[in-house]
Amino acid sequence: MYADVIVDITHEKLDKVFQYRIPDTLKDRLCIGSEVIVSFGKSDRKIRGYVVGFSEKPDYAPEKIKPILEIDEKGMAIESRLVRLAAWMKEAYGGTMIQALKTVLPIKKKEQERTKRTLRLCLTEQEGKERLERYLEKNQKARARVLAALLDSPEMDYSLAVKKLHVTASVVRALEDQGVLKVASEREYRNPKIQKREQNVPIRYTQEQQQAIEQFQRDYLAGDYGAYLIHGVTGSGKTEVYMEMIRTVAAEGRQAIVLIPEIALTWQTVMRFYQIFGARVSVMHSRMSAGERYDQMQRAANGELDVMIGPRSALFTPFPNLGLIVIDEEHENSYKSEQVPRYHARETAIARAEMEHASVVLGSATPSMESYYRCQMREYRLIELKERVGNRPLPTVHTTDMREELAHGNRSIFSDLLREKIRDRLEKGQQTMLFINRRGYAGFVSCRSCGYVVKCPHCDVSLSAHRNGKLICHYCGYEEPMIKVCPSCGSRHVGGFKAGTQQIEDLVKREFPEARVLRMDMDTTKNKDGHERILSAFADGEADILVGTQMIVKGHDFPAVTLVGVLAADMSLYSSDYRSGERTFQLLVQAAGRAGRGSAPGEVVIQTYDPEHYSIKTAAKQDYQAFYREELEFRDRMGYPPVENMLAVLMMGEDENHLNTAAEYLKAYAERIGGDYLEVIGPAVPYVGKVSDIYRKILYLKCPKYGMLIRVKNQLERYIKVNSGFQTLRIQFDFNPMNIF
DNA sequence: AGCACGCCGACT
DNA sequence: GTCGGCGTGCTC
Repeated sequence: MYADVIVDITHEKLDKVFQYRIPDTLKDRLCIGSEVIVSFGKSDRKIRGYVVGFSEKPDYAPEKIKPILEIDEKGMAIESRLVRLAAWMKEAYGGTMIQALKTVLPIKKKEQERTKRTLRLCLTEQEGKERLERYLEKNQKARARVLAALLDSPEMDYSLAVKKLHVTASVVRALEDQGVLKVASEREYRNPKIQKREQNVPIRYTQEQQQAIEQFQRDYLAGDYGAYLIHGVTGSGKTEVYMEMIRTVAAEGRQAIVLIPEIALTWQTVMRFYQIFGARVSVMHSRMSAGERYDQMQRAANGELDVMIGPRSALFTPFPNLGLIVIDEEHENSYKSEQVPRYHARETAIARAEMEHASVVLGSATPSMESYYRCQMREYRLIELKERVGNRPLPTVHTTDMREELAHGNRSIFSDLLREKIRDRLEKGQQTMLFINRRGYAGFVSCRSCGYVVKCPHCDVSLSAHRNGKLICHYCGYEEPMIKVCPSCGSRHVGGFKAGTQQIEDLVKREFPEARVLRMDMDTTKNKDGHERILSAFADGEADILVGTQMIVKGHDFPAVTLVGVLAADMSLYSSDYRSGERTFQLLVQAAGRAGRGSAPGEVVIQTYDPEHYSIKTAAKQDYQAFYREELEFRDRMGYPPVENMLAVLMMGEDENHLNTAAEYLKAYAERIGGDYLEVIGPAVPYVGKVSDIYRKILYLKCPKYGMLIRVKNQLERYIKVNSGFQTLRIQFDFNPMNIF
């Protein structure tokens, strides 16, 4: 029996497991996640490592295998669980153990210092020049290069300098010994200020809220932990329910993690938590430095906190006794990591909760297909909140058919109805939001007369127009020439839909010259706080109309908004992946939820070329169940998740021909091991086929059983490892991908 | 990363 | 020959 130990996660070179013998004295105490001290290298220096697994047979010359020296029991309890979670993630999502550990463990201070190292000259200019001369005389070229560069600029980034000057660490060390330079590692400390404003406003819960809270408490206090999905319409008071649940957990001396999508992390939300939990709450933010994050993680580990709020990465907060993980807006894309391991926070949260005997609560007004499906399968417990707090009515939704508008001779981007309603709002002094749906826009081609969209005959997703004048499918690689007339009605009004926020803003200004217009998109929110500034300007009534992309439909309440216009609702409908229908429904329902948050009732106008599409019809009725039934029927028919499971294998390499043959080999191998249950699609060229001269190919594997797909992944990983042909390629796995490649 | 090893030019 | 600089390769 040998222990697989990881010794250092900061260096790629050590990105592998080392086997160590297990002394009898440690046999019983050693488990996955144990922090151990081992001797390493020829000089037997003592270093720390983590046990990540066990193996029966040695993979290395047995006489060379050293024993584990001791177990470090301090802090083990917390970190060992995280290491175990990392092991689960590596298995479930692929990649190396190091990559998994890096995402799970907080970066230690020491290591963090190292990454921020700078070289600083310790000599005066005079001394330096003399020293440089001497180096040149003695032909010490490497030292001369470093010194010359330092004389030019006395402070340089360590790793940058080493790379640019072509020197190794030994040169720098020698220079440091001679007192020529100093390796400085600076770190600034900033403690996020905490406002404590404890005020106990008695909250009145609706009957539904009360029931949800009681169900959770009953289960939790009985030691019955599990996953819950709260499906609550906008304004049904999900946050209050979360807080009451967290209170229950905190009263038992256990801690809670609250995950929020980055964009929804507003000051308002955070304040609500501060008001109840005071200084025992901490917030993580992507703008925080690594040091700040580390400090907050330390506070959590030391028992100074009850609640951690933050984006995806907050899931790995090292709480000593985790009791609950809340995932708000669980359908959001940002819960899926875009880096290896490409984990989904929802699945990973459930895995962690299971390991630590905690519960998970997912919440959304528009649950993901996955979560609702899991409820139907009785894996999650469903809690429904159907009524809004204060019994506020849902907004009225109108749908306008843009094909008819064109037939009437209305060629503008506004339907007659929307134009009329905007005018009405301007007269009444109420606000309007215009939402341009550009999510997942991938160059689909449609007919403006009849709404026909060109789709792949094999995959039932839209084809994308490419620069080479062809229409191609990003799943299977099918292609056909670009159309000139509509195959359905023969109209010549075919083409890609192109409209930026800038153009829309101009059109709005031309149509309504008296209106004050604000625009919010990538351009206007580029600088720091741009996002927040525009939103608060609009909230203060500094504009009548806010034009923007999907970022305007999240967070923030605007009580004076009584009209929401959705331009091009179809845009996301025809992005070329299987989640387009779901995404469209979610966006439309959320956009509609922006209208009528104040006392005046709200109205919504959805403009579309396809009013009969179920995503649009069900969104207009705000009928989640109806949408779910239709969408599930489609997923089932086509074998897409959540009914079946999909694994994307992304292959990248510099040599296109080599990449292509490798992709074919991998496909053949997958087909061989997969048998009848595995469907292999592709290889296809992804939407972005080349990134900085690295070519990309993608293979999709479909299989009803998730577990089998993981086994296939493991076999592929092994196959890739032993066949030298894959050595020059980078290959990543993505289970049930959120974004199309 | 950190350490030993071995190659190679420079100097006694 | 020997010494020291500097790149290389290995670490269970």
